[in-house]
Amino acid sequence: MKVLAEQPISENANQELARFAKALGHPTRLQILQLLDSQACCFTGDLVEVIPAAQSTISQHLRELKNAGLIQGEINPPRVKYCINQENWRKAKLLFTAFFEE
Amino acid sequence: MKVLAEQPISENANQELARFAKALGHPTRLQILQLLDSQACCFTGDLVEVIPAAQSTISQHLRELKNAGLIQGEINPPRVKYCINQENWRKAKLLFTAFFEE
DNA sequence: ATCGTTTATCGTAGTTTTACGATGGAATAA
DNA sequence: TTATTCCATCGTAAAACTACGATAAACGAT
Repeated sequence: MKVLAEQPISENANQELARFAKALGHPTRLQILQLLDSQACCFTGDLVEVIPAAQSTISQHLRELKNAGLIQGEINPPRVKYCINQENWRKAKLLFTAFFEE
Repeated sequence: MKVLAEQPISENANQELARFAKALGHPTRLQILQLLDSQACCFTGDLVEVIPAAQSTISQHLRELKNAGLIQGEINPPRVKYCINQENWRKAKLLFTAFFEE
């Protein structure tokens, strides 16, 4: 009898690490993460004031970071507050650390 | 009198980190780096045997890793031996570590 | 000089990324 | 209701990425 879950629950570690790395592969996204992590800015508008790019561009970068699982947003009308996704942040840190220490 | 090097010797840390991260942003390139770092493979041909992609594709990935400074190749006719660029590897590790610990 | 091996590069096609202005949607305030 | 604010998404254009087969370049061997 065949066992379920022939494809693992968590994707291949390399794929996951690549996904995180790709999300980190743009200076603006690094800056966003730094700002969020420092708690200096959490609302989109704050980021728009600090980062030299159009509001729509920053929103796009936020979406990519969200798709990669590195951040999460909570609605706080009429604003949206973004925060680091601590669980995945930790996971990314572990993956990068393991990668560089292998 | 103007001081030379108005643009810093080393580029902005975020730009450099983004460049490294972007290079790491593909599973095949991660695999190449792992293979090189484990010393299991050093010649392009060895990589081609292990990695499921065309020779030209792998060569392209090697070039990107080289452009990012993460690897270097030395000619060993008729082959080319690739190795981790230890200096930049260390630099990347430091940048990533600093990034995740800020 | 010719051949075979190894690897880089070219040419190409499809996909993805990046950036911007413009528009739309949600929620509060008036 | 209407206006305002905040943010996401749409539409679009340029650039970059990804992959492949085909070709070229470098070099040793014959």
